[in-house]
Amino acid sequence: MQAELAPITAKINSIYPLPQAELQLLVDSLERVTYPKNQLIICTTKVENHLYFIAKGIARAYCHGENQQVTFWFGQETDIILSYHSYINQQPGYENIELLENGILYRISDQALQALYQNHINLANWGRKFVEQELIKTEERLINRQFKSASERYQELLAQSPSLLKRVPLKHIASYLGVTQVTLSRIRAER
Amino acid sequence: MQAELAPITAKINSIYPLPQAELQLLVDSLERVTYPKNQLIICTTKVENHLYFIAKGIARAYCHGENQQVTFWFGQETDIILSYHSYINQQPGYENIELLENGILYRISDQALQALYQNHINLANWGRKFVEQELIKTEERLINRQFKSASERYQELLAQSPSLLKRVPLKHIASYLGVTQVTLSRIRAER
DNA sequence: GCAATTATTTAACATTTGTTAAAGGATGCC
DNA sequence: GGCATCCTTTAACAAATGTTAAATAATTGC
Repeated sequence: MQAELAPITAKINSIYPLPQAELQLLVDSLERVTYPKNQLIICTTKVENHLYFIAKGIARAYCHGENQQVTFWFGQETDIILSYHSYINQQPGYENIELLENGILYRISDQALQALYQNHINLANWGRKFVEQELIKTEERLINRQFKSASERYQELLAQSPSLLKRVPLKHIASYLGVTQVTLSRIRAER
Repeated sequence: MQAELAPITAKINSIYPLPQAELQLLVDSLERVTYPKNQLIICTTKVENHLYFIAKGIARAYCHGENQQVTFWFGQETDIILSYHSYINQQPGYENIELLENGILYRISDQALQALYQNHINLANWGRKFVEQELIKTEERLINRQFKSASERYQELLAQSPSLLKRVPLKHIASYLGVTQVTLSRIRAER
């Protein structure tokens, strides 16, 4: 279904423009899969060996603590789902990634992806560029935790990703912002 | 001075093993530079166009807020100094990186590095792998801020990088851990 | 070696955030 | 449509951390 893939290929090219041939290699390796809401895409108990593009749906990554879950990532349409820890170390990771809505995903196996990286320099550089962008985003969030109050972080998220607030339960948003749900409720009650 | 470079080449290979020829290309591109303590290696006002390996010394990356500095990274021997934001976006970044001791660095210009990435697939994959590892470390720190108390984070840092505590003023450590210096003093006074 | 600066600790108090519990809303399932 | 479940808010109190300021300790520059 080409229409579904168009936003994803556009996203791929926006990360790092690929020659048509190499873009095609990547796209041809994609397999369409659908999962219901609440499906665990990646879990801590096994090595995950796919990278997923989200064509439709919303996902969250979280860790399990003693008596809490920490949500540290959200992905929406055209975002990439990847358990870095599991994928990079080839060991079961610390994170779970679940769908919060019924989803349509396109995936490529780690084996196929690695083969592309090993044999096509533009794809290798695409992979590098993708991770670089993820790193910047993560670093900015880490820094923001220190610079900005929980209230400011909420207002920013609201401004940057209003759709997220509409699609995701507030308890996950609270965790993502690094506060408890009670604190988030207080923030939302301000003014 | 080959002895100085040995730990750095070992580190390079530990990130992603490189064929001798490509390792040599990278090493041959390195230029030895020395800077005194307190030298700003990377600053927010200009685009930085080098990647540095630390042969000797210790560095910290920080951002400027209204009335505070936030330290978010430390690098020691064999670590790589890179302003992701500046380097990736080719715009002045948000971070300053300074030496906390007199330092010996080996650097490669961004131009040369990009040329290596464009022409040598193993170097492109090396660059990808390096960023992946940085991403995992950053992600873990973000998650730990939520899972663990300031005291636990301090104890962990003490266990993982005892040398850091000896070489770096506590005010920077406090900032790195995400607390004020007063709080860190309290933590250290426990027991 | 001394003065000046910088780093660290301590104290008192203010503020923020967490914890627990309960109540009210919303949603989904049959 | 109604029951059960989950989500969200609110309240009261506890704990952690921030703020300000002062005292001490360590370091640096001359």
